[in-house]
Amino acid sequence: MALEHAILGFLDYAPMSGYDLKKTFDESVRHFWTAQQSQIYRTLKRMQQDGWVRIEVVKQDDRPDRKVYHITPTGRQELERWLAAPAGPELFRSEWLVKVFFASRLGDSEIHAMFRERADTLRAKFAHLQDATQGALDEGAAKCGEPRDCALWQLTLEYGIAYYRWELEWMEQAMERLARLPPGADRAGNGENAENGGNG
Amino acid sequence: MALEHAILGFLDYAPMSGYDLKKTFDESVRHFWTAQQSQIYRTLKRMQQDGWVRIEVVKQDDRPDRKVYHITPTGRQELERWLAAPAGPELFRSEWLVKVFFASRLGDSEIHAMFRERADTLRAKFAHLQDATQGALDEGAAKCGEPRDCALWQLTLEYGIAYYRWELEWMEQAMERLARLPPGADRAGNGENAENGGNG
DNA sequence: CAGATCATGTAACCTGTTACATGATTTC
DNA sequence: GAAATCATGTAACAGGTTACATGATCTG
Repeated sequence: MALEHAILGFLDYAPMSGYDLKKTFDESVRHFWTAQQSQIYRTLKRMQQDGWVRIEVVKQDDRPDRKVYHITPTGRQELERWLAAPAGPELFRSEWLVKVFFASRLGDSEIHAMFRERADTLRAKFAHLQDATQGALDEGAAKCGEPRDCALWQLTLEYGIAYYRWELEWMEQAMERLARLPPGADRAGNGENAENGGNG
Repeated sequence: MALEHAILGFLDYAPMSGYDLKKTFDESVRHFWTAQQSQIYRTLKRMQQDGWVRIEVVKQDDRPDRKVYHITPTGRQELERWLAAPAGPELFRSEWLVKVFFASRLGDSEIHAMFRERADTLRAKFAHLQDATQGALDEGAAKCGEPRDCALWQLTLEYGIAYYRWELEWMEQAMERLARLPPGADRAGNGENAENGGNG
């Protein structure tokens, strides 16, 4: 499981609260690893029990106290062990592709709409990555100033950017091919395909 | 949730047992939607309670009885409703990218090994998709013979193939860039980076 | 005065994974 | 004789999502 190790990685740069961690996740690795706030708190609890982190309570007068988590030597050791171990399989799940797979009973116009909607979503995510995430990484880089870190952060960001660029290109190609999609045979309860010539 | 709808989609082509469904998933949509055997049985149970499928028990002398699941009119209606609705967000999680993000404390040689290992994994998955999945889809196409279905199945397969092709290209580019990775500053407990020039 | 931000979490639920249980037949 | 295939599942656990709970300050 990578969540606890990603947390170790971030805490190794700087001690943080659970709240800070959530923001950090969303600003840096969101496009390949997400974490819910509740998940982060639950995991920090376990990590503290395992001795990977220790808590420093920082009192504040006006706001609720902060619990600042620090990585421990044991935690740092675990981070290094994990880094050197082979990575687990990646997870990809696309409801959109499942719909494309079973889309034959839809009419051509509906299928086209499906693709256009998907392209819009991709463009929005692409823009967010280029603007928000790039901005946040630049800020982080300016603060920490370690060129080796920056280069690797930038590499994972560019993976995302290149991915969306590729997928948008693929969408265009696919939509051209859709124009030559064979018409469907009649199915009970679906008059949608009549416009495409029917089966006859 | 797409699992129950993917099941509806498959049962709409032909009635099947839970065991058959698992094989069908693995041979066709595995690269964008996986399902465990136990998950399929659990979901079929719920779908039967909801009236989306009905069970036909087929007795066999030599082997255990088969439970063949048929889609019901209610199920077919639900399938159509789902198909026309907008798709939920896709899910992507890559432990490998998390490791790249935090890899700066590793030495250059270890980082290179990480990339080479990843490329090997990608090549293996790519080969499986081209051979096994393409073979299974061709068989399915030969059996059902609906060109509209085939064209869409093929499209989702080619998405996978194009994806791996893109990712392997990206890996090559990234490895070239890695050759110019800035050296790391010394960190406590890690002598690994000394070979790269240290922080003078 | 409403909504965002800061800051903590818990509870319930759903999904996904792994292991276990059974037992016959077919293949190496 | 061992392992794979056919065929059904259950149980326990891990991981991820959503909703709820609290309460201050800051911004529009």
